[in-house]
Formats: sequence, C-alpha cells, structure tokens
Amino acid sequence: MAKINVSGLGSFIRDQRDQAQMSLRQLAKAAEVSNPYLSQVERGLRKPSAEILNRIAQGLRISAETLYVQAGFLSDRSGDEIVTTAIASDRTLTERQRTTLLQIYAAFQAENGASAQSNTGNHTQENE
Amino acid sequence: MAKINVSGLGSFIRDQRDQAQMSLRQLAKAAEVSNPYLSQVERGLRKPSAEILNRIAQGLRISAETLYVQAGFLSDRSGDEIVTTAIASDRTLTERQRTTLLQIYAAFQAENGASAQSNTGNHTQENE
DNA sequence: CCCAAGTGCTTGCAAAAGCAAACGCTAGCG
DNA sequence: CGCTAGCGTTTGCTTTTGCAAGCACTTGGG
Repeated sequence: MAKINVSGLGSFIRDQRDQAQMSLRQLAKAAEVSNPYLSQVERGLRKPSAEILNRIAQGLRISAETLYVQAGFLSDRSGDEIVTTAIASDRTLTERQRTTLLQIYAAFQAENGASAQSNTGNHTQENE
Repeated sequence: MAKINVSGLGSFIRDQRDQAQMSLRQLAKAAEVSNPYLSQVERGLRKPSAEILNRIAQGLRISAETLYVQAGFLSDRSGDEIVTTAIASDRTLTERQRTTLLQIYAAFQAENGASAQSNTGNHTQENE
C-alpha cells in the first residue's frame, strides 16, 4: 500500500500529452524537466518526485490532483464520481446544460457496460 | 514557481505530529519511514518524494491533499478546468467518448459566452 | 549509582532521481 | 543525394534521496 502506480501514471501522462498534441520535448520544456527523464517517466522506468510531478501537471495544464490520483495517491473518489460532481458543480453551465451533459455521460457509461449509476452529483468526500 | 515550501512543510508535519502526541519514531514507524530521515524532513533539510509524502500523510491520519497544499502543490483550479480534466482522465470512457463530451462541454461554454474564465464565485470547492 | 528505555540528531553509504550529450530514426527540402 | 529539423530513446554522470548504525541527552526504576 501507498505504492504508487508508476506505469499507470506514465501512460496516463503520455495519453494526456498526446491528447494535447504536444511532443515529448514540448512538454519537457513546458514542465522544465529534461526530455530524457520525461521519456523514462512516461514509460514507467522512473518514479518522479513530488516536485517533478507537479511541474508535469502544470506543463499539461491539468490539475496536480488528477496526476496524484493516477499515481495512486488521493484514491478517494472513483473516476465517474469526479466527473459527475465536477459537472454538477460547474456554475458556468446552466442547469439544463448540466443535466444534458450528465445524461450523455451516463449514456456513455451504460454503453460501455461500466458501473455507471451516476447520481446527480452530491457526494460526501470522506477521506480514509 | 512549482517550488515547494520545504521548511514550511516540515514544520507543518512536526506541528501535526505534536498535536497528535506522537513521538518522531512513532510517526516514522507508522509512516514506514526511517526516523532519521523524518527528522530531516521536519527540519526542512530534505524534500521528500511524492511517495514518502503520502506515507507521512497516512501516518498522521490526515488527508494527503492537506499535505500537498502545505507543500505548495495543489494550488487552485478554476471551474472549467475541473470538468475538462475530470473528463479527460476518466478511464471508463473511450477516447472518442471523451472527445465528444469535451466538445459538447466546449460548445456549452461558447454558447454561454463564458468560454475560458471562471465566473464570480464559482469555486464550489468540494473538499473540506 | 547504574542501567534500561525513551527522546531527537549526526554520520557514512547504497540506491535512485534527474540531467547533458549523445544516438538512431523519419520527414521534408535544396 | 546531402542537409536540416523533428521525434523518442539510450548512455554515462552528478546530485539527492532514504536508510542502518550509532551518538548525546533525559527520565525512571531497582
């Protein structure tokens, strides 16, 4: 326990980088990390320090919390919980838009056969 | 930037430990960290890795999130950032589904004319 | 008095992090 | 063809992490 999922974290970073259409060197520069080291991190050969992890998150423009969840820390909420609560609490959307988005999300979940009993968004964040 | 506040983090840990009435060695054992190293961390002489930080949090029975905030990670996120990263990192969806959802979300944002910035007080930060 | 048991701190040392400088590869362009 | 620019990866190397062993100090019994 407290063991960090290095390979999972690595592929997640690479996935995010691909989705952001960044090259490895671009992200490395944005995150102020050397590109060889980033390469190794993405392939799960190294487990980055907290500081490096944070810089990578900044370089990817994603929240550090997301990375920590992937790393195996902060295992509080399951993925779909994060999405539904995030949508439900987004005040830049109208209620109708939130409902629509949540329905689509639920439909995707059902489509995948995943466990997708998405409630409308409240949850009790209990840390354990 | 992205610089972690080592001494602040250290004194915070020691503070928490004192408050919990634990000796240094007790916490070291609970966190599965060597006591000399914990001593150095508390005095700000070392900056612990992400994994060690997490174990210390567990040993202290406090949320890792709290420690990360103290360490200078986990700054803040605006509302739309929460949603997009939550969707983007949801592994229960296919990539196509994620893209679709993100596009719909972006469309909603554009529709509202609030594409990129957070509104007045929409920090419905759900952690305690 | 003496010794066991507690506290935190210092000291080498093995292991891992993290980087600069290279490598091999592919795609364009003269 | 040769040259340049991009990609990700491999290779030594320095620096730092993190630990086992031991130090100095205080407290409490027998």
